Amino acid sequence: MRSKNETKRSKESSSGTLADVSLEAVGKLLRRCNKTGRKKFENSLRQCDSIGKSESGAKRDEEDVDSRVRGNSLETAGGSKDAKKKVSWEEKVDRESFQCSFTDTKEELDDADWEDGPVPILNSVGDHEVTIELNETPDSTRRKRIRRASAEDKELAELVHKVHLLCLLARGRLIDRACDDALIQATLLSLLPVHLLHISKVAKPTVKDLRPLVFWFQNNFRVRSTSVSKSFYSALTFALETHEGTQEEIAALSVALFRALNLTTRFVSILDVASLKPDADKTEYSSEDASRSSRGIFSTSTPMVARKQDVSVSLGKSPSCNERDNVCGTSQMGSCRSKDCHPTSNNTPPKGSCNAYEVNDRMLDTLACGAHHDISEAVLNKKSQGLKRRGDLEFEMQLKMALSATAVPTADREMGSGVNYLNGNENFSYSKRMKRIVSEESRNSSQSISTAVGSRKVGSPLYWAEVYCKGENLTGKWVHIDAINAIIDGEQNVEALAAACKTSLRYAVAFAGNGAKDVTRRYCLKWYQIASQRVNSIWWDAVLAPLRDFEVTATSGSVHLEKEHTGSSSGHEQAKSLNISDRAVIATRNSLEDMELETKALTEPLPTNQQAYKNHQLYAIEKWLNKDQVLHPKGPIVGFCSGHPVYPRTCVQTLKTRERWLREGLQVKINEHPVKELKRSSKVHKVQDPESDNYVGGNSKRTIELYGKWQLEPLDLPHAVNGIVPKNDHGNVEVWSEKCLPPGTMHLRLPRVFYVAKRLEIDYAPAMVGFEFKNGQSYPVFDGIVVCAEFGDAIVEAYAEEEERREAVEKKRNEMQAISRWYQLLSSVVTRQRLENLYGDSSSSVASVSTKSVNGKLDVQVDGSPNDEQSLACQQDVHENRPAGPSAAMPENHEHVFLTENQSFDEDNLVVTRRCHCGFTVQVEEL
DNA sequence: CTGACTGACACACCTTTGGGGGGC
DNA sequence: TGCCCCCCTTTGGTGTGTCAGTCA
Repeated sequence: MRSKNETKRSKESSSGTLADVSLEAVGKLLRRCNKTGRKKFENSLRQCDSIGKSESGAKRDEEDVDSRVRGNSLETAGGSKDAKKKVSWEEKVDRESFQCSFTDTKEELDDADWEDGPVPILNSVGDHEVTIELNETPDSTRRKRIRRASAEDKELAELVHKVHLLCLLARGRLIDRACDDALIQATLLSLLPVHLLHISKVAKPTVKDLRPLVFWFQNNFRVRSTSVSKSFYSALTFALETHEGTQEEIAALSVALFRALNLTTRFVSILDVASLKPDADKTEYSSEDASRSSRGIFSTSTPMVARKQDVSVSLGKSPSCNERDNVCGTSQMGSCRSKDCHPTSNNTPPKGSCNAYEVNDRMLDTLACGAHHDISEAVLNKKSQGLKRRGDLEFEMQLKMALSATAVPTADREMGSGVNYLNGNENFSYSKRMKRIVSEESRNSSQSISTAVGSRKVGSPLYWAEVYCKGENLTGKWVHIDAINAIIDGEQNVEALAAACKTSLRYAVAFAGNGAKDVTRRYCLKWYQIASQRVNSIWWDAVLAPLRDFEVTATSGSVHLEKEHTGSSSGHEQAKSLNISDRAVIATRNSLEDMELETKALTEPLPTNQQAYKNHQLYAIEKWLNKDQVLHPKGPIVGFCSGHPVYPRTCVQTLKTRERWLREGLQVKINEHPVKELKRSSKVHKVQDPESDNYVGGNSKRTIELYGKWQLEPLDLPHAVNGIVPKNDHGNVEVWSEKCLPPGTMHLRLPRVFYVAKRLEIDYAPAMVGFEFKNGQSYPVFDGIVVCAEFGDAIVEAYAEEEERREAVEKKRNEMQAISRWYQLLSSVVTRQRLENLYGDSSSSVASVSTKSVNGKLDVQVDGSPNDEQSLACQQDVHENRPAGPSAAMPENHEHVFLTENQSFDEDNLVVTRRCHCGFTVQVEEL
């Protein structure tokens, strides 16, 4: 259950890497999330308990509940029969309804109506275990309430989404930095055949130039299911050494190779973050193992930390249990280069190959490759016969779909174009591979491939490269290169492929030079589908803004590199030597890409379903407009959807009432009629017309009149004349903004300024700046005054004087108050001393000591600090505690003197004891 | 299977110009 | 006596977004 997974995660995340720190941070969030759920769960259980108690009297405490919630071993039998009953009851409940998924349990418990049906549980007799039948009845399904996500859930989901995004951004930068590593790049270059090195000298590389390189790469590097090291850099070097790595590592190697060849390259990653909507992920995986559902957000996406054990263990159970760790799915199917499949491959087997990963790889390769299709079929058949779980069936379909999505478009394009991309000495036959894939595809199709999308995110394209090909188009172009699957310039297929693998292409981010840029628009054809799944664009832009600068700088540096081909000079020197024309090129390149992405955004195809138009950024259907929206002008019609004309969103105008426009400093033109009239609510009727019996439909309006922007003109308020501020019916001025001020007046937002205006006998009006809604009523909120502009300076000047005077008075008052309080304090000190002398001492004789009330003068020094002694002379009745002997000798009007050397300080009680030589002591608490 | 439609639910927004009593 | 400040009490209707279910 949850706690076990958490423990496991915390154990794994002990290395302190960025990923681990991120994981931990997100873990906290999740714990907070689960805590909320747990509270409800506990409440539900308590309700449960109360039922149990009422019927059996079994005693349970909260710890019991906690122990159950934590999924620890169930409470063992107590000594009594009741206790035993309780255990069986719990076991049964655990089995029946609290199975596996904590969140599911919470849902069920929340939804259960505990009051309606008392569960006949604990009324059995004897030692027999009690069985609870929780059969679904038609009533229960009818009464089943759907728990909707609350605002808190949504906020939490958004928080998780943002944290996850930041983590993945950081991860992307980490990979990008590793791709710049000189050693890795040099190693890659050393592996590259000589004939492929020429590409670094091509001034304007094109897609055609890159093809041999990409296929050489794909032929020499294969995808493995899991990473072997926690450090990405070491994992990358290991992948380089073994020619095997995760999808992420292989993609990174391809980027490093392109960069080594002086190609301007970005590492692109789909940030497959946790959903912005609460419970969306849970729903998505509802059919999967419950253990997986509680694994946290990182399980749905790019693994931040390799989970070796998860893989090996999960594979034992099901070949599909680890979605992203077994990421080789499609990729390996697409590339399909296990040694069995490719005897001609020059892959070197990984060191220490006899391990879990090797087994995983082999299993998945076996599953994926046509050569072993029978085996996979047998495995799948066995599974479907044995378990018949929906998730397994879906996974089976998923594999097929992913395969088709990867293979077919590439095959079509490559075969259709008839380009022979291979050099003569390449012994790998791409067409053969494609044939095999296609043949497998046909076999699969015979098994009634359902288009139902599965629940597994296996094999989705998550990482690729973007190479800037100056030879493409006239101006150059960023070209998508998926070296893992040898897909070049296939940007239009990425979305479909990802969708087939249940990965939503919400964020595609390109990394370069330690920076990043959102390039989702390039790969997303249906923006309207993902727009609502993305985080607030203002926040996202703010996050990316500094990273974009880095990215621009990095890709601009490469411009110079391409131009000059000065391989010997360092990047830094090159950057320094950038001249103005280069910068122009850079600006053009960046702006061109921005334009390209913007154009894509503006040329989105029309959605085919009506609901998509509801919040579509570009198009609108009249039917789906809000009540305060109209089409103006009503045209042009850009298309039709289900018979409804589609208009550009720019035609949609928002209407407002006169009063609302007034707040924006606009007023409705004379003779303009309302565009739309809405019915007022009944409550407004009452407010406006409390004596409804007398209502004759006169001035009071039963409709809300709405006006459009085109019916407005700038506000024309009455001018201030002869120093008189024009006021409204309520005797004030509504100051919603500066535009609402009558001409010739000014707003003075100063506290108590009205007093000054009144004193100077200047006309003013309270400035009403808004309303406060309390007790079902709204009250105006005032802030400062509105006066004629000519009196502004005079008032401000007088106000300053007034404030000075007021502050002086205030200061004097404070001082007086301080003196008064000191007096009170010292009085109480003296009183306390007197009482202590009277009653405080332990010996009874003290009480009998004769005390003498004198009207003495007390000089008390109070230590603020040793150097700053404050003395106060207080006339005070003092009860002195005189020791029997010397006191008698003291004169009647003795004046106590407390010398510093005679005082002592009690550190525990912070009490200073001062002593007069006469024996009189006074205790003062240190403040 | 998809999309249109409907009902239910959660939540945000809108509403829009006090009055009495006590202290100073 | 007049002014100022605090406290009283704590809406509810409507629109919108979202989701699930049903039906064509």
